[in-house]
Amino acid sequence: MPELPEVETVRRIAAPLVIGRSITGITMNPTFTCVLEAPDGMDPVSSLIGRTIMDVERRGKYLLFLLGADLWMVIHLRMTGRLLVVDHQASPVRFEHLGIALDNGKDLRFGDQRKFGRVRVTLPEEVEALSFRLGPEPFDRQVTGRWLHGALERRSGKIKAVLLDQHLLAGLGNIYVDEALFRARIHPERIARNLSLEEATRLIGAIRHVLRSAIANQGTTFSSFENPYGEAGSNADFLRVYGKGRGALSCPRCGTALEHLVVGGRGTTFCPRCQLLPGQDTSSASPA
DNA sequence: CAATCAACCTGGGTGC
DNA sequence: TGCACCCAGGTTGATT
Repeated sequence: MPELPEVETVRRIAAPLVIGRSITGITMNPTFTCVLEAPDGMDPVSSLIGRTIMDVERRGKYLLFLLGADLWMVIHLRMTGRLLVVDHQASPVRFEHLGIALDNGKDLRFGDQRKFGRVRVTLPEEVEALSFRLGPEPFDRQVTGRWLHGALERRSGKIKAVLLDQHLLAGLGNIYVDEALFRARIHPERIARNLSLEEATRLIGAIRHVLRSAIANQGTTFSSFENPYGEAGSNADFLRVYGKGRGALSCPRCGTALEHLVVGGRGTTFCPRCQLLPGQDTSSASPA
């Protein structure tokens, strides 16, 4: 599931391969006609042809290709999208929807098993609006424990659901929310506004830690994620709770059996001992 | 305004 | 071995 670290991995690898290259052709798989979008009245294919890729940026889980002063291409991988860089002669990648031929004999290929991903050719004001409605990047200087504590003040939902809301903070998904809450020892069903300043500070530190580690490991490949070379990321080997709550696996910190819940409509794994809910009996939480 | 939840998809896994 | 489910989740949009 591409979250911030996976999208950043794609950006870092793709950028040097495509920046400065011009788009010479577009191929679309007729089976998947809905993937390439543009504003009303704009033809996405003719808008792309001849454009030079000036930069590749990331905002939250969105990849932003700058195509001159007045045009962008925005890609969202959603759950199973992949963006690969291959030779122009290479056969279609698995579930290929779209191919973008470049003037150096390489192609950018977009593939998506589940048709949720999107490629949108768009105008600068639309990209500004997109960025405006997203929360800040977790690594922004303004994002401190005090900032998070203030941002959570008006939120009465569960902390896990609030962290999945891209309007609050951009880039977190199910994997890294579970990992960060575990690291910060905060129960996923805690009411957001009840977190103390100390807890919010711990949480933002944990978020940054899990994201930084995952980027260093080139992302988590749980099922389908691949970088633009078609390689898996290694971060799945370092996950401490995500995906481990259904097999009677134990907490890597205290050995208690991990538990599985649905929070915010998403599968959630946590340690019931390390991540206590206030009001729960804490007398059994003696050191392991 | 904020919270909740269904809908969108389909390969892979499970249970019988 | 076959088959009918069920599950995974990022985002949007409807509803409360």
